[in-house]
Amino acid sequence: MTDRATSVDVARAAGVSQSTVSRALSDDKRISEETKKKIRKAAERLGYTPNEIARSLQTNKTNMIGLIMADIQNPFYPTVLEVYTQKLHSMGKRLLLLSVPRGFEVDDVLPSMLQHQVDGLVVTSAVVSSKLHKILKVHKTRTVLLNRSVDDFSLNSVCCENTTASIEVASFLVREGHRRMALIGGRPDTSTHRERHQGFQSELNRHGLDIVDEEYGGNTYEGGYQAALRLFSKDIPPDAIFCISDVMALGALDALRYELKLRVPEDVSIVGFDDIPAASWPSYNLTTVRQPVEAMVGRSLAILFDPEDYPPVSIKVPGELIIRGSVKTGAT
Amino acid sequence: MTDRATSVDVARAAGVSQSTVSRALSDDKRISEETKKKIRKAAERLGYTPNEIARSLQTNKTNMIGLIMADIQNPFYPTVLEVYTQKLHSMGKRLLLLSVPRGFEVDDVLPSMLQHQVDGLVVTSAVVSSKLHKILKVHKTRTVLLNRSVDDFSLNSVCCENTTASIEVASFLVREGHRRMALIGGRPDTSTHRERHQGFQSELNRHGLDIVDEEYGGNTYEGGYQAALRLFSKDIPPDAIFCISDVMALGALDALRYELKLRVPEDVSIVGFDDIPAASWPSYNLTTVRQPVEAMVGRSLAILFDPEDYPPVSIKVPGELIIRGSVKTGAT
DNA sequence: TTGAAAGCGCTAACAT
DNA sequence: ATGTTAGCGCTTTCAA
Repeated sequence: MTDRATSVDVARAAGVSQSTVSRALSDDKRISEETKKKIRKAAERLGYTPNEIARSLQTNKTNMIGLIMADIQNPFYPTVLEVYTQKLHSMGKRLLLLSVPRGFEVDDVLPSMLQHQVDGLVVTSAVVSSKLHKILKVHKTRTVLLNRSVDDFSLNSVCCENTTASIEVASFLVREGHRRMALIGGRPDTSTHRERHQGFQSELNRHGLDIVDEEYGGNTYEGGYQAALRLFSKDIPPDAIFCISDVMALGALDALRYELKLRVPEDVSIVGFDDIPAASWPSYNLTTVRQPVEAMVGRSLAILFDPEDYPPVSIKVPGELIIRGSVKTGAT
Repeated sequence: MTDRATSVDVARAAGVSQSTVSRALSDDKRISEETKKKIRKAAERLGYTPNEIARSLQTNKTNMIGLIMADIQNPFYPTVLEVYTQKLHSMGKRLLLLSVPRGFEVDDVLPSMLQHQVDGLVVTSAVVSSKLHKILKVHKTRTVLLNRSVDDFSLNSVCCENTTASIEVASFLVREGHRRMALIGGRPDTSTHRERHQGFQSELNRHGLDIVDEEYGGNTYEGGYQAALRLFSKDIPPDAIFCISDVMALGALDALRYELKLRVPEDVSIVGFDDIPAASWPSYNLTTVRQPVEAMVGRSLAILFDPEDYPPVSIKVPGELIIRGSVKTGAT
């Protein structure tokens, strides 16, 4: 096997010019069917495939979009990833994936992505630092945050309607007779956390209640487990826990059942957020808020590729409260 | 914001030639410190970043490796993905990710990856068709299969020592007094399935036993759930089930406990394969074989990047039986 | 120690 | 309907 064939090789083999090859293979209307056929045959015979890199250099488009994912171990993200790769593939585009190692920030890995000249960039579940902000401003790469937003609307973002959904959770818990609500947050410095916290709290307030206790679990199973333990090491335990993400809810649930020997939902109610696959497994049967992944991913790609020159937009897609068995009902 | 700065802009700004800029920024020893400093300053001021695409075209190296993943929803893969992105990032390389949509085969998405001129290719958990084989032969892109192998050694592969590990599982079950062993497979047409099946069976045979029943679960939770149900719809149920992957084991476990009201391990023992995070959660507490992801990924990258001109190799990395609570012990 | 110039494999404007 | 030519932004001889 010698070197990869180029369009020049095909041209030679077909007895035409190189530009004719280029046109024929992109199905230019001006090339006769006859020549096209000849060229296609030659290309096939030589195993020729266009070199995307050369094409990119010329067209200034790589057909790659970058995805920076900070929290790949959260079971919520495989679905996100799959939806992205598939939607992109059907658009003839590819996904350049970067995950942010523990202990690093997005800013640390971003430059390498930008050098590859991605046509667009999606940043998900990351803390948006001011440095990140700056880098993104200098490079003109179109960017959208998924599952994060920034207060000043300086960056495109697509999120679930966190506030509304959390209000619904609070309202549901109150309606079902809960009074001592605790919250297990992820990271206090993320917009998702702030919005879910705020929505939850405001609705409790409306009912003359408040969040009685609060812990952080870093959006991991283990973190949720430990946070639940801490919640119950205090004087008066909560009668319901709102976990800002499903993984933490699973950890909390297991801590309560297996370590503290409490029953869910008889002794404590738990609500999650995301609706990851495990939430519906009978071992957990978790009441939670479903994030509309398809829609969110779709909107984010629309922002990146739509011709209109969007000013930064902040899109909120409604979530859906999925009632399963982890909340005690009927009490009053 | 005008267009992105190029090395020509930097050259002009620093009052040197473009080639000097190129050399200075790659820290060529022949350029004086003085000039380097001047150039670096200019580059910084203009927000210049080298264009990887142009560089790739010239050097014939993209610093991207492609990963084709057929089964991204299997909880085993997020870890694989994370290990890849991080190892690659520390090598100054990037990951181009493609997932294979349901109903498609690897061959359908492969060409798009090859056009992007990836420096190497990892294909994981895929059925290796003869068409795939052919494509890979024509393009000289170095390829390695992860978690799959081919019988004729025509493709590099890195796998867990499936046979040995499955022998150990069988031996363990027999030792603990089980006699009626069933198996829940993934897909019969994969090497992983064949190896695990074969190892398990051969060891049972050595003890005068055999696999009493067999079902397939397609490596999904739901598939494992249904497969377990099928296993128990027959006359004489098994007293132990070896599930070829953890997700299926979780599904099987839930089916047994919640649908059939059986106790695990008192009534039935279950063993999985992979050691996904959920396997260690107290709700499942699954005895399983741990796949050494770090090592496997490391070996696969070594094959892609090592200077030696490997002939196709088939590397087997040992797994480790992790004994938890899903197997009844002590009986004889 | 630096500069000039060629060329990687394409696309696209400009001939014809 | 097809060919010629000029780049895209780099790296890398070859000269000086």
